[in-house]
Formats: sequence, structure tokens, C-alpha cells
Amino acid sequence: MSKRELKKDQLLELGMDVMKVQGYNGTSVKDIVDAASVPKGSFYTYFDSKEAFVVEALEKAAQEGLQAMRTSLNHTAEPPLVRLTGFFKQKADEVTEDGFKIGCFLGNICQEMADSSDAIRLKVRQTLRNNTQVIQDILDEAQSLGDISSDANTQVLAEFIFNAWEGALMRMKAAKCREPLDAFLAMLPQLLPGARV
Amino acid sequence: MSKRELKKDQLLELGMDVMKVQGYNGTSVKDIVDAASVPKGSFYTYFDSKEAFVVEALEKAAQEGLQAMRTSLNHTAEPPLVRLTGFFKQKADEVTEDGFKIGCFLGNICQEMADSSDAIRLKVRQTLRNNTQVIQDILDEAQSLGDISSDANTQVLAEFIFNAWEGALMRMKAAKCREPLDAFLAMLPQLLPGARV
DNA sequence: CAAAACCAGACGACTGGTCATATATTAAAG
DNA sequence: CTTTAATATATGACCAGTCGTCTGGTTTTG
Repeated sequence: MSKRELKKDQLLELGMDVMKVQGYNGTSVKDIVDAASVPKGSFYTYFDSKEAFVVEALEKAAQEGLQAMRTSLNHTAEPPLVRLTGFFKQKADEVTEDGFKIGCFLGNICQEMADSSDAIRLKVRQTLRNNTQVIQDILDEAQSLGDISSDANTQVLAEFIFNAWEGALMRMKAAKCREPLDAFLAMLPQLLPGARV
Repeated sequence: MSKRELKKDQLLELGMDVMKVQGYNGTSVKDIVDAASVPKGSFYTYFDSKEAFVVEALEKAAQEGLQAMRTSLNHTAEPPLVRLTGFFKQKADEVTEDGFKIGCFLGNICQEMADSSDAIRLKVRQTLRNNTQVIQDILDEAQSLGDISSDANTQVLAEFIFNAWEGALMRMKAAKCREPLDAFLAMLPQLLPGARV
């Protein structure tokens, strides 16, 4: 990775950290460059606009998130549904340690910007879709093993579960407590028809 | 209602409409006063600050939302669970007609501002709590009638359902389609253990 | 006619974005 | 190897415009 690519990566990483807390419109280009100790004038040599920046930041966050999801979900030592519930449990612990802040960068930006910028909305949509697909893959695996009922619609189920999780994260931000996440974790088994987890 | 109170109400109503689409930081005080045809200088005779404005707007939206929720949920002609599912179905139709925009004002502001403003976060938290309580009341009623299993934890269940709904609304904003809402509606019966709906 | 309500305009700070200049890199020439 | 010329990249000052908020003169009201 070249020096320039490294700086760009820092810009994305550190700028995103600010934006996670302050939102898109609440974060100025100056905030971003300051976070990465990059001169303001340089910003536009890396990105065409602030909007282009956040699209790339979402892409980066999506890549990292997807990889974390896959490594947590794809080790075959345990049954798929155990891995699935374990994944959410682990995520719940993570955001708890973060002091109930941020929740989901994707979700935050989605709610703030989906109606204002189509470029951002489309990137968010694609990323949400990818995440849902990973969950569906696990559910399909569980179904083929007979761990959940064969007549369950895994696509609908995966989408529901993922959205419910996002909703729980949102609520957590307002409540500043684990309760919404624990409610999600408590209900999760009930969603998996015929599950033997 | 005095002339002044009427103007203030318009300011809240019309300003909120703008903020629903553009978010808190994406909406300027000028946007708000222009929407209500009120001179800019007058804004601060009605509200101490932009933050105070949004807190009052949230309160207003909460009042209206709660009333709509109660009228839809409390007519005793039908069994409680039928009323509950009917309520969400109706809501899904409403946001569909709105072209999949906005979703939930409360949710949008929550994601954007909960980490930045405690005043806003606390108002959002309280409102979410109230909404959840209404759902729990219905679930309790259903439980006392034996429509759902007596050992179900209605508090956890209500919180889960409401958050899942919020998550579905968020997803809808990104996807611009009913699918997330329909996935929610499809899974809802499964959440009500022993339901005979 | 005093008091209260109103509001145009201005405040300094800041916005996303640009651009002339400065610095760095490369290539050719000696 | 230098030296220099040519090209590419980096950057801080700057742009026009907007931000949330406030002041102080004007209008309305009791």
C-alpha cells in the first residue's frame, strides 16, 4: 500500500469515526481532515466530494463488517444456529463496551441521508442486502441440516432478523442500555421454527 | 387557541415536515420559518433554540402518534391480536403511499442526534418507551384472554416487536420498497406464542 | 402612552469547495 | 553523478454562501 493510499485509508478510518458519532451533516470536511491530520486542500485530491467520501467510507465499513460476520459465522465447528446466536451475542457485548454509542454506522447514515442522497441510499441498500444474505446463508445451512423447519422462508426470516437487530441497535442508542439488545437475543430462538439450539 | 399559539403550531407542523425529510442538521432555521411563512427573527420568540424546537416537535409527533395508535388499537370490537396486526398493516400501507419516505421521524432523529444531544435523546427515549407500553398493554390484554401463552414475557415481546418494526421502517427507506415491511408482517404471527389469529 | 410583541437585518463563525502557489518527483542533458 | 527543466502533486488561503443566534428599532396592544 503506497503512502498516498495509506493516507486515504486513514482519512476514511478516522473521518468515519467522527461521522459515526456526529452524523453526516454534523461532520464537516474540516472535522474529517483534522481527525486524520491532513490539510484541508488535500481532501479533494482523494475524494470528489463529501458525499463521495461517505460512500467510500460505507464501502470500507461494509467490507470490514462483512468479513467479521463471515469469520464469526463460518467456522464449522458448531451448528449454524449456535453460530448465528453467538454472533449477535458477541455484537451485543461489543456495543455495550462502546458505551451504547454509534450502534450501526450504516443504520445511522441510512436514517439521516436515504431521503436526501440517492448515491448514499443505493450504497446503504446494497450493503444491507449483503449482510442479510450472509444471515440467509446460515439459515439455509441450518435448514438443510434440519435444524429449522423445512417450510420456513429463509429469505423473509433473514430479512426480518437483520432488521429487528438494526431496530434494537437504534433503540439502544436512545435508551443507553442493553435492554433492547437483550430483548432481541431473548426472542431470537423463538424465530427459528423447530430450532434445537 | 390564540393567534400566536396557532403560528407556533404551524411552525412545529410545517417545520417538522421539512425535518422529516432532511434531518436535523440538514434543516436550517430558515427552512423552518420559510415553511411556515414566519419571519426568521420571530423564531426565537417561539423557541429558545433549534434544539428546543425539535424537542417540542418530537413531543407533538409523539402525541399525535400515540393517539393514532390508541384509536387503532383500543376499539374493542375485535380481539387484541387482530387489532395489533391490523395496526401494523395499516401503518405499512400509509408509508407505502408516502413513497417509502421518512419512515419514522422519531427513528430518524434518534439515529442522527442521540449521540450529540442529550435533550433530544431523552425525549426520544421517553417517546419510544410510551409507544412500547401501548403495545405491551395490548399483549397483556391478549394474554389475559388466553390468546397468547401465559408464560410469555409481554414486556420483552413488546419491546422486540416495536424495535423490529422500527428496523423494518429503516430498511424500507434504503430499499424504497414494501419488502421489509411485509417481512415484518409475515413474521409477526410467529412471535405471538400460541396465538390463534 | 407605556409595555409587550414583533421582526429585518446583522453578527461572527463556519460551510463545501476552489485555486494559485509551493513543493516533490521525474527525466533529460551535461 | 550533478544540474536543470518539465511535470505532477500537495496545500493553505480564500470564495461565496449559510449557519444559529441576537440586537435594537418598529409596530401592536391593553
